[in-house]
Amino acid sequence: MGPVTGIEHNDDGKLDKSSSALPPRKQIANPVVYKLVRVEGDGRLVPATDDEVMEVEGFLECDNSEMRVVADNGQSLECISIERSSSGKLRLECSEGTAEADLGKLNSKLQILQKVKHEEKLRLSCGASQFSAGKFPVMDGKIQSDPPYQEIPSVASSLNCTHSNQSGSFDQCSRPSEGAVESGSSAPAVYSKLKCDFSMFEGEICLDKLSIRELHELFKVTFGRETTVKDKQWLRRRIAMSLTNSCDVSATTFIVKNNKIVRKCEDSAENVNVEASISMENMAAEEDVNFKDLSAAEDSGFEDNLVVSEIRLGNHNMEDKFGSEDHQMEQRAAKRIRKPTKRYIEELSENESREHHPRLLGSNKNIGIGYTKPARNASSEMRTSITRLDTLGGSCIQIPCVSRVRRSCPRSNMTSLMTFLQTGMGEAEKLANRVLGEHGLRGSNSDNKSPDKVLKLTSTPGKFHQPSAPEPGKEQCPVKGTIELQQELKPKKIDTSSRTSDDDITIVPTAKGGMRRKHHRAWTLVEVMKLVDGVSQCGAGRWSEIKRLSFSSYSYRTSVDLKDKWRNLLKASYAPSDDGMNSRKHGAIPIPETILARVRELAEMNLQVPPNLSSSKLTAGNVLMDRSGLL
DNA sequence: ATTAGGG
DNA sequence: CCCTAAT
Repeated sequence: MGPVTGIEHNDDGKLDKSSSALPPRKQIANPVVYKLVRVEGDGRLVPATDDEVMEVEGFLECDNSEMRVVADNGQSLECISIERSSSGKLRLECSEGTAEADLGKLNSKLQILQKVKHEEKLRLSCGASQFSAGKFPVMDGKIQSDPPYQEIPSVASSLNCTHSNQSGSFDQCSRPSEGAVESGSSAPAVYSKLKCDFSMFEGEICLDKLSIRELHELFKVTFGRETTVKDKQWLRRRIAMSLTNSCDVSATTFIVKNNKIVRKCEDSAENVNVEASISMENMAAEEDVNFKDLSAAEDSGFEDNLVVSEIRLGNHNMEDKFGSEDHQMEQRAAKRIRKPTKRYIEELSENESREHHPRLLGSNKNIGIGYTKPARNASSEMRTSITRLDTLGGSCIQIPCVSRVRRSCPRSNMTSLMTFLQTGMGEAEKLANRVLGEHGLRGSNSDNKSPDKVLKLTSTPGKFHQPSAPEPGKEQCPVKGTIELQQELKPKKIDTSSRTSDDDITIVPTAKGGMRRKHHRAWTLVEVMKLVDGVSQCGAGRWSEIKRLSFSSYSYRTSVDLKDKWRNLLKASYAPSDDGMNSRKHGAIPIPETILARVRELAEMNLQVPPNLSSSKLTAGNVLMDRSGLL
């Protein structure tokens, strides 16, 4: 059946879909990676933000019966054409409920698709505007040209698949086990194929006419593995089952979490969220589910076909540092790690709260998907992230955790965040905001509150100069000069010790029942010295300035932090310097007397010349004196 | 947005 | 450190 096999039209290599035809063994399973993208004003594709994903999700949920998601133009085309040829009528029926598309519709769709196909790059085709809710401005294949609706979440849940050009890299797709197979279904592509090839009636799939070989192929596409079984009956059953299951899924709604689409079993007794990751990496099982979902979506007869072709990496203005390969990797990674946005969290919470506890929280906050700098988000944000299974509220959930090399502030809280997200959405939101805000602060981009899906990832150049240490989080290593390092080492191991605790972020309950994150980052001697210096130069109270001057490199020290630290220093300096030992508090950084002395002096000085901040000269003079005296 | 203070 | 009030 030549039908479905390989869709090569996308010659550009990036080929989206490919799932195609009988790929060699395991490969087949995962050659496809779905990616959510949105169409930019100029027609570019940029990674969809979580928000956008949410939008899509909304569609899925709301306009379930109206939308049809097609994995890929090629596919859909294939599918459609096939459909026509075979049955003349597209039948999408599932055991429960059927969605029948008439030829007319199909034809129009086909046209659109074809058009899209030609355009190749872009490609979002929202089929017809069937959005009953009207909430979504629909545009036909040409969305890009429709400015009016542009800003709207013209995100399509584009399911586009990337061919796994990197052979081997996709082994993960290999089939997990039989069990998974049972419930899982095949990739959309496959599904389409199946659909095309076989007509289903009343939930029954007629595979009878197929030859054993065909069955084998079908099996392969369906389950992603080959089979040696010669028993046609068995094969048929097996395949049919899979297909049927797929149909069942359609009844459910989707939840997009992170980069995953999760099927929510609304009222199913099993409060288990089946999740499917859009990009399958190593989760074969997930993959299954995912496909299932997708296919289900298709089944449910989504009117709109959102077709998007792979985004070309080249289009993004990425940092030079990333090679194209890396880039791809990044992208892939990105998919898995995308963090939840505020809105995402909100909605999620809402939805979830209505149901059961099971919550899936994205571990990453979505930072950056900027329309302007699309690529970035993937690369800069994504780190290795994995999900771990946790039990929350009695349910099994997957908590994505980010195992970043650098355990510094920003993202570290996510885990905890999720943990308590469960408590209440109000809190959650708050926290989310906080997190985002913090991140923004540290990272210099604070778009947290931006409801719009435009999150800029623009990291301030100044802050992240060092690629290796993207974040000062580690402990100012990046900017720290050698001198500083020396100093640091000399004084005490502080730095080291502090680093140990660098990621110590704890969540403490607040009176209101809310949670807040407490991020503790021990002050290093160097920092203290800098602070003192800064104070001596700018005067106490001018923290923002000191921050600018002396701590520009330490993104995590805010002016408030400086202030607090100074306060503490003052306290310390006045307090009886313990038994000759400057060191106070065990773990705390022992502040050398010299520094305390300086602090004291500065303090006194400040007292004498209180808020005279006006006289910068004076201050300067004092400073000089002060310093000279001290030094 | 910064500061100052309280917790 | 975080939070909030006051600028």
